[in-house]
Amino acid sequence: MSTSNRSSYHHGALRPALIAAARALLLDEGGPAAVGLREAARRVGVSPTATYRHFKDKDALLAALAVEGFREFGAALAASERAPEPLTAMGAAYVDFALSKPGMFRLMFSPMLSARRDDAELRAAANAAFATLARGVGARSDAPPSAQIPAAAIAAWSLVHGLSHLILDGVLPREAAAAFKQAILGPAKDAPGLDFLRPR
Amino acid sequence: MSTSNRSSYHHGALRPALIAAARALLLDEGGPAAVGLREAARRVGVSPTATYRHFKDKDALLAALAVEGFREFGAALAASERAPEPLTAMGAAYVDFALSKPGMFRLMFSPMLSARRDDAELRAAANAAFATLARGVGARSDAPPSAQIPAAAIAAWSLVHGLSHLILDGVLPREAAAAFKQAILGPAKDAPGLDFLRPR
DNA sequence: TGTACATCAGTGAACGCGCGTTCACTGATGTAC
DNA sequence: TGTACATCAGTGAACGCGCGTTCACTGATGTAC
Repeated sequence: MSTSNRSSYHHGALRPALIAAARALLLDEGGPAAVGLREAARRVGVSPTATYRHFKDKDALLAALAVEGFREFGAALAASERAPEPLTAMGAAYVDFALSKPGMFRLMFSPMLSARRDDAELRAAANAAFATLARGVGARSDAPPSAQIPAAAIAAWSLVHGLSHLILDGVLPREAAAAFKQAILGPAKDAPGLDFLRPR
Repeated sequence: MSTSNRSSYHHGALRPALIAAARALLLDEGGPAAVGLREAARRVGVSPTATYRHFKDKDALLAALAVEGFREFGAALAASERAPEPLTAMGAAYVDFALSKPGMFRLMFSPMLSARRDDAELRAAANAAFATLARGVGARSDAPPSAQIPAAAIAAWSLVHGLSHLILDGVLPREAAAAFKQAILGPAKDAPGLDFLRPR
């Protein structure tokens, strides 16, 4: 009852089970702070110590989670590349991801992770996702050739990133944001236009 | 030596002293999580219990801090209203605030605070700051009359908010961001333009 | 096919830590007469 | 001007909590001969 349903001494697939449990903690409540080694172990029905067989420390578990997150994120962005309007579709996908997996989104962009630049797997997953994002901007016919990372790309990124955060943090109501998303990122029509952003 | 430099039993101005200490914790390290009642009391040289004379609980201290933050934030935004290009100046002020007071910025937009909507002082301070922000957008000669909160305003807000976060979280390097800020928010000239954001 | 033994994957108890909060208290201040 | 007393602003010890991590260990698995 208080133990898990595994019958043998050896779990068999503890690492993925721990990741899954940690992921549930991440999604249920708010953010990386809600994830704990002990709590994850408890949910799997294993002693806290067993964790260290599979992860060097807590940060390693968090990093493994983030790798999963970046892969899913990258996949979602890549899927939108095939849409008729890749850039706007990608923007919508970005915000959707953030809203549907808030904890994961927060983890992926938490400063803790950028302190972990030496983690090859993590770096690869993050870079792949960001490359797709960059491609989304570059794919536009009238985009500038390929200089550095263009200011326009940063602007687009900032826009969807900021919108995601403002909604997640409860500053902007979800509905108003959905309406905005539709107006700005949706299918043309009577969009309000964003020229005002451009210094005259 | 291990005690503070106050000589009397009564501190005299413990509340502001605690706020100042908590603020230092907020700014020194990263975010609201770094702030603790005990640690703040320790820094002031007072017993942990004394805190409860002035704050109902930890959240009340955090809220008091956020009130200060929103007032300073609002003041910074308001100051930029007098600039020749209010909107762009305000955007720059927004990002500058975030970059110079990261912990405060994070606290102000932490979900914890939006759970505290019943705090009148906090709500007033936040509303005042956001009203200035809205005014910044409305002040533009070619802005739409005054319908609801226009999508354009949300876009502008999202842009500066997202840029702030991406830099703070170490995703975008500080320099690249400064360059971007100059290009987008700076004084006209050869700005790259943001038309691409507009669905055609 | 059976046995010896190395290796692997867990356990259980304990560590020290810092936290928020409550309790009964005491020293200092200020006010009424 | 002096005294009694209420109120205020602190103290100090203790509570229970959950955490990450280390230690010496034991049960299970797999491999060599």
